[in-house]
Amino acid sequence: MNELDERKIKILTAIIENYLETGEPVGSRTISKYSDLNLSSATIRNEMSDLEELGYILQPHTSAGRIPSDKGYRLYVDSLMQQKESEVAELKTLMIERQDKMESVLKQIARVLAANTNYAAMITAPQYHQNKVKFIQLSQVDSTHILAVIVIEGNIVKNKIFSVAERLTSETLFRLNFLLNTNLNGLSLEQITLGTIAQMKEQAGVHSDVVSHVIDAVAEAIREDNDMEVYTSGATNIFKYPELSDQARASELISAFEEKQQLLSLAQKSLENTSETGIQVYIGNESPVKNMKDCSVVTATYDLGGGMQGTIGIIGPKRMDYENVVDTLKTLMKQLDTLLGDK
Amino acid sequence: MNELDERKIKILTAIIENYLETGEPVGSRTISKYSDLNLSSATIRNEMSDLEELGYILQPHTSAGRIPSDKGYRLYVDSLMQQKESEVAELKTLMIERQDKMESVLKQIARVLAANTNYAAMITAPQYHQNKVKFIQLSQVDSTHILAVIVIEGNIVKNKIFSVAERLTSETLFRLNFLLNTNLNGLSLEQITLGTIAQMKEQAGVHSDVVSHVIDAVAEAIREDNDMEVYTSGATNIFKYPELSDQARASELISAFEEKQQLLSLAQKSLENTSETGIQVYIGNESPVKNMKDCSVVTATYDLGGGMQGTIGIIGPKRMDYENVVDTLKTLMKQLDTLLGDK
DNA sequence: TGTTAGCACTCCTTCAAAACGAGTGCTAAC
DNA sequence: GTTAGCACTCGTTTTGAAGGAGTGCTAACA
Repeated sequence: MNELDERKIKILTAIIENYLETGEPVGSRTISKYSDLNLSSATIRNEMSDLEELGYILQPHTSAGRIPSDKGYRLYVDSLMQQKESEVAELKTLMIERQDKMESVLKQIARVLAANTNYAAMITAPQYHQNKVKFIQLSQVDSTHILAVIVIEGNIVKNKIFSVAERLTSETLFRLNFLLNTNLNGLSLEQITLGTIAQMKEQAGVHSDVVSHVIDAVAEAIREDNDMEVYTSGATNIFKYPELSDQARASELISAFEEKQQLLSLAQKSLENTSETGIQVYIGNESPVKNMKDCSVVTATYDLGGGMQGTIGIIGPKRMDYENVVDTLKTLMKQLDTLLGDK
Repeated sequence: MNELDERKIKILTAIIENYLETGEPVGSRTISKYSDLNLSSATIRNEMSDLEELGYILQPHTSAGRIPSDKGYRLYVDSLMQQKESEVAELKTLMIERQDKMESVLKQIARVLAANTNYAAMITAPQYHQNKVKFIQLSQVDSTHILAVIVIEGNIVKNKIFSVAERLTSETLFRLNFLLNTNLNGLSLEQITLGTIAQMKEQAGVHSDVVSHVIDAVAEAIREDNDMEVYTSGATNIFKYPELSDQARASELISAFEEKQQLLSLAQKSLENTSETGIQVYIGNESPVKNMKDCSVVTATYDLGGGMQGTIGIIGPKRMDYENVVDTLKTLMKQLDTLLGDK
C-alpha cells in the first residue's frame, strides 16, 4: 500500500510550512483556509487523523492542533533535498596556506551565518587526513632551548620548544636537521615506524633525545588536528524560539555550545556520513549530540582539496526554515571559494 | 557625620550574608532572630529604614524584605578585601615556555574554576608587554614558499608563510637570516624604526620584499597578543540563579560570553586597574561590560614575570559568595605557579 | 532617649473556579 | 467522498479571594 497519496502529502506539507512560520500547533481550519486544496476543515480533519496514525504529525494534547513529528520533518526535508541536489556537485575547490588568516575568516563566517539565519552557527577549521610531514627545522633560540618547527602538507605549521642540556654547535644542528628531513619528509603518522625512529636515534648518537622530542612534536602536530578549533556564533539566537528557550532546554543547548568537544563530534560524524550534496540534516533525535534532541542541525562539508575538509553547521529549532538554510549554506560555499581559494 | 555606626554595619552585614545564602529579600524578623544582636524586629526595622535611606539596601517593593544595593555590596566586599590583603603580596612568580601546553592548561583552569564555584569562569592567555624579538628563522618549505618563524621574548612563537617568485639559494637564505637577526633581535615593536627597515631593505637588495614580509610578520606577531585568546567555562551556571536566568538576562549574559571581545575588554580593564592584591571586584554597574550589569565579576591578575600577565575572572550573581571566590582564586594562583612555573 | 509590642496596611503570591476558545471526533445530510 | 453542525475536551487566561510576609507608625515602657 502506498502510505501517502498526493493529497495527504499536500496537507502534510501545508501543516509543516505553516508550523515553520508560526511555531504554533496548526489546526484543520487553518489548513482549509490557507491551502489551495479547497477542502473543508472537516475533510482536513479526517486526513489529519490519518496522518497522525501514520506517524507524520502529532498532537501535543487533545484539542490542540497538530505539529510535525520527526518523521514528518524527515519526509519534508528529503524531498526538498532532492530538488537541490544537482546544484552543489561542482562546488568543490582547493586552496592554499594563510593559516593565520584562516581563523579570522572562520570566525567571520560563523558570525555572518548566525546573523543571516537567526539560528546558531558553528564552523570547524579544516581537518587534515593523511597528513604528511613536509619540512622540519630545528633552531637554537637561546642557550638551553631548541625550537622545532614542523610544516605539514597544506602548509600547516606547528612549533615546539624544548630544553637541552647545553648549546648545540651549528654543525650538530645542521646534521640533525638533515637527518630529520631525509628520514621523515613525505611520511604520514602511520608511516613513521618504530624502526625508523630507532635508526634515527642511533644516527643522532648523544643527541637521540632531540630526536625523541621532535618525534613527539610531529605526532602532536599531526594528531592535534583532530581536536582542532571550532568557532561558534549566535548561540543566543535560540532564545528567539520559545520552544527552545525554557530554562532546561536553553541550558542544555548552551552547554553543548560551550563544550566544543560535542560540536566537534558532530562535525566528525557529519564528515563521515557525507552525502553527495555535502549537506546533511539531523532532525531531533537523529542528531549525534544528545543535547540537541529538541533541535535540528544542518551541516555542510566543505572540501578544499588535498584532504582538507571541515564542517559548517546551523543549529536551530525543528521548525527551521530548511530551504533558506540550505540555500544560505550553498551560497556560503561559493564565497568560501573566493575568500580562501585565491592567495 | 559618621554614616554608619557599628550596629548598622552589623545589621547590614547580616542582611547581606543572609541574602547571599537565600537569594530572597530578607526581612526584619529574620535578622532579629538570626543575628547575635538581640534586638527586636521593630528596632531592626528602624535601622533598616535608615540603611535604605543611606542607599545601602533597597526594597524591591513595599512589603518585601530588603536586598543589598550595589553600594551595600561594595562596602561588604571592601572590608572583606582588607582582611585578606596581606596574604597575596608574595604570589608573584615567573615561568617559561610551553606555549603549546598553555592552551590546555588555561582551558582546564577555567573548567575547574567554574565547577568549583558554580559560577561562570573566564581566563585569558598572558598578554605580553614590551615584547622583544628574540630570534628569527627563514626557511624554504617548497619551491615557492618561505616560512618565517619569529620567536619573541617569553618563547612565544609565530609563523608566517609567504610566496616568493623563485627558490632562494641557501646562501641567500643564510644571508637574510643573518641580516634579520643582527638587525632586529632584542628590539621591541616601538624600537623598529623606518630607518632600520630601509637600511635592511637596502642590504637585502633584490630580496627586499622578503624583508617586508618579515617585518609584517613581526608586527603581527607582537601586536596579535593584544587580541589574544580567552577561554570560558560554566556559562550555563548562570541558570542556577533565578535572578539571572530569565530569558532576557540570560540571553544578554550568554552573548557576552560568546562575544569574547567583551570579555577581553574586561580583562584589559582589570589589568589596568590592578590592585595590590591583584584581585578586584566589580559589582553590577561597576562592570566595564554593560551586559553584566546584573552580575558581579571578580577578577584576578596573574603575573608570570617578564611582563607576562593575564586575567582570571569569575562571573556570577551579585549575591556571589565573595569570600569563597576570593579564596579560590588565591589557591588557584598557587597552583598556577606549580603548573606553569617548572619544566 | 532608645527599645519594643501591637496593629493596621500594603502588596506579592498562591489557589481555585470560571470563562474562553481553539480544535477535535462524530454524525447526519448532501 | 465531502461537508455542516454540534457536543465535547482540554489547555489558557482571567478573576477574585485567601494567605502571608513585611512594613510603618504609634504608644508604652525602661
